[in-house]
Amino acid sequence: MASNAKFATIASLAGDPARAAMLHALMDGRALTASELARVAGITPQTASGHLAQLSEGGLISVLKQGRHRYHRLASPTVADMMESIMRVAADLDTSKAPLFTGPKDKALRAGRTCYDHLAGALGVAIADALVEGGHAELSDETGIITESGSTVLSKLGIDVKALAAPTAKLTTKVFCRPCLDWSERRPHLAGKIGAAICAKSFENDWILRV
Amino acid sequence: MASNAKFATIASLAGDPARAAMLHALMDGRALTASELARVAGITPQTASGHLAQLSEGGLISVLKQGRHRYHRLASPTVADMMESIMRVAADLDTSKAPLFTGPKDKALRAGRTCYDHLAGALGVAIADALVEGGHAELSDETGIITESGSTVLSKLGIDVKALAAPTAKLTTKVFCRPCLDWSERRPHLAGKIGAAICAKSFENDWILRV
DNA sequence: AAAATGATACGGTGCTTACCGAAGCATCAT
DNA sequence: ATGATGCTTCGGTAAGCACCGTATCATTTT
Repeated sequence: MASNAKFATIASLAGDPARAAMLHALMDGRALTASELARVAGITPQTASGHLAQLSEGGLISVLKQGRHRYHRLASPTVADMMESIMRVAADLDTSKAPLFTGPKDKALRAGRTCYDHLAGALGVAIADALVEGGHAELSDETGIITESGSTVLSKLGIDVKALAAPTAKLTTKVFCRPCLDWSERRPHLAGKIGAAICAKSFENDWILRV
Repeated sequence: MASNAKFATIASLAGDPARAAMLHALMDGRALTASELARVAGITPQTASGHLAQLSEGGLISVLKQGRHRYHRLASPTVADMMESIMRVAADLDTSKAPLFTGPKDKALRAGRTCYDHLAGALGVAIADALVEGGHAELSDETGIITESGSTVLSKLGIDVKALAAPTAKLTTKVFCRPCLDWSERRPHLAGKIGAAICAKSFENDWILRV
């Protein structure tokens, strides 16, 4: 079984503390330079360079060289999804064991953050809740849809819900969205194309700002 | 950030080839003994014992001692989900690079297998396709629902769709299901509670058999 | 009781790999 | 050009860890 080797390689790449820190930093979907990543990982640039080469070789990140900088980003949403699911397992464990200390930094992360391409944390959950409350969306543990009224509301924000769903579904009254179980709030929020669109619009209109 | 350390630990546990093979073997949801797992990993029992202790300590598997045997199984669906998402990344990569040799064993795995608690592979995809074809389900890349007619069809098989959805949704006409992008077929199939229920019924009625 | 089986604990070996210092290449500024 | 900045390559060190052989513990069988 050749795929097993690939599996181990991927997991192993994510398993090193330094590389994990880098990937973690890239989770918000931005592209960072090698030195920035070295700093967040707490290692020297030359060590970071080696790690980044491995991650790139392993296909977890993609590199864009621009001038004397090299911008690194997660290779695909699939990778971000993988990271999320590992984080979920990790969160499962330390809540069941230790009551998990929350520093001020963690608190800020809990309040609001981006999860690769969509909004997460308390903010993301609140938006999801509001949509459900107003009958604009229906969510379950496993999946969800945007209702007709939700489609109208979102179109006022400049998000063409039906266009986002077009390539796959021939449905006109319902549009699917993907809920993403938040690792800190442990409640679902909006991910997938819809979630990404909402996030993109929010940045576009300066409703939210990166810190 | 303490959660980062946990993350690295988890990923690292899955990153060793021997442990990866064991986890892989446990993906179908069964509980295996230490020696069986040693065999599939191609290592001696004493080495396997060490690995299993680590996996258990790390919370990825749970152990049930029964007589002189020790049965090991994945700790939770969350862990299975994580495994799947890593496999998805791994599959993404080697299809884009090498055309991936498929031995006879791989072929059998592609035809049909269980993915922790639901049916996957070509079989799982075919079932999903059939349900969509008959208007019993609607799937997109991100999510899906069981229609009213699908609910009727499944109830004839002894699956109470609405009961499965009850705890979370107050919807009576629609029941959500979770699609799971298959790593070999690269097409969605039915996972979540519905998928698990179909799988369970299939075993119960001897429509399918483990090999 | 004694032998056999499944699983774990211990000690030692060897490979792998993260890490940093120093040096080498690019690119940009002056 | 010259210096500065960002990043990578090379060499050597040190630590971690998978692996197995042997021994021990627990449970079942004869």
